[in-house]
Amino acid sequence: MPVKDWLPAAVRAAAIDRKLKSGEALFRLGDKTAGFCEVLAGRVRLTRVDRAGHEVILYVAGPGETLAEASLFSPAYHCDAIASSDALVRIYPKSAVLAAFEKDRKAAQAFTAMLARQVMNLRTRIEQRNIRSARERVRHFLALNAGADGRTIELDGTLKDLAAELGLTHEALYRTLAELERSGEIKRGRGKITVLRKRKI
Amino acid sequence: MPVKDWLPAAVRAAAIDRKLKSGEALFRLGDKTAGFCEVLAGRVRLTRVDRAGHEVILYVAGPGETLAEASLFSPAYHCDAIASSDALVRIYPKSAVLAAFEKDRKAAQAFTAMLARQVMNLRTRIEQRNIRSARERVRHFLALNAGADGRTIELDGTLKDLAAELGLTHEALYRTLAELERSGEIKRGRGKITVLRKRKI
DNA sequence: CGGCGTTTTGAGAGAGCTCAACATCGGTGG
DNA sequence: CCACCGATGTTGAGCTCTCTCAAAACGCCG
Repeated sequence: MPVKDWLPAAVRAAAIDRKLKSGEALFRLGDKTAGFCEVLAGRVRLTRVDRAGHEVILYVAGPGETLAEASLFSPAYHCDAIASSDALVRIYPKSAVLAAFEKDRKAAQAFTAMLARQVMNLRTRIEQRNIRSARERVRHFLALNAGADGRTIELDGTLKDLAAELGLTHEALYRTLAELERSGEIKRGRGKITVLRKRKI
Repeated sequence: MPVKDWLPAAVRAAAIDRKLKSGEALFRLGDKTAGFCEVLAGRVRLTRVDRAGHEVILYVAGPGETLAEASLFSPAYHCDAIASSDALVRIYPKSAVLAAFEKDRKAAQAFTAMLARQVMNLRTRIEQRNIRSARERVRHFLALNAGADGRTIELDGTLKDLAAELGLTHEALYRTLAELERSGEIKRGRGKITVLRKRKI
């Protein structure tokens, strides 16, 4: 769900871009909240540091993903945000966002609806992670991401990216796809997968 | 995050309780949306059915959890909701909820803030599932759920429940906790765990 | 006491991870 | 045009780890 689709143009116009070197902090726990962010390039990790000084990872945001939406409703950040690689982020100032929501009820509702959809998607992804078997996990993904015809799945990124999204090593994913293709269950094309026939459990 | 904390009393007063037999549908894909639900007892699963007629599970909601928040912004449900056991659900009528949000800006904001926090929590849980090792996953949980002293973790349910939340079999969790205790890293008490010393990864 | 669910521990097997080598593709520069 | 390079894609072999199945101890409650 691209930011474009749910954030008013007025707010987007007020955005500030910021470049981060790998290891540089976007914000730290306790900092006054500036707004929420969209990662344009690179990776930014949200972390907390435990008593022993170890970093505990909460979330890793990649290109196109947003972070710190909850900061809109909090005076201070609740974790650290550190660039895991050189990164480019776009900051949507809290004041501009809240002002827009105050003025335009539709905009506020679009934001809420986006969050509700995101909750739904995240729950589904967790459900997917409950599936142990690589084959079943891939089938789950294929069933949920089939296009209009119910048989064709368009792949956006690389298979490596998909492996990460599925929580598998890329080797395991390659092997599983190869198996499914050998057994005649799927057919692979450039950037897409076609489901030919369904399994017998 | 109990419903009580973010839903106005006026809306809660308009709620309708409904009993479901195991296997009974709360709603079906395409049904006109009635509102969002809270599961009071039992389990309700959200599913879709793929081309081959197989049920694909999106989410399983247990007691205290809510579902179909996104239905507030959609004219029809996008999946099926089926009771996996005898269940009791509370339905918050869409009209009452939206009316309350329309009238009371604070209520709408509380709802949005709750969703933003939930997104945060779900992302963290997914991050946890990315950890393969049972030991590291348990450590991650302990680090994130430590109380004010940073060393004591209160356990709400049984260890079996915790195992399910962590995505481990209960045997694996028992063994891991036993190992951690043997090695002196943690100490277990009735319904709580105390972290004694940390380990270097 | 007897029954039920949780907690524990054991042994074994399977599945995915790790490490490693190699193929393939796309872009770059000589 | 071709050699080179890096990232993606692919396959192989071994191993660790968790899951599965099994059995028993423990705790709670009627």
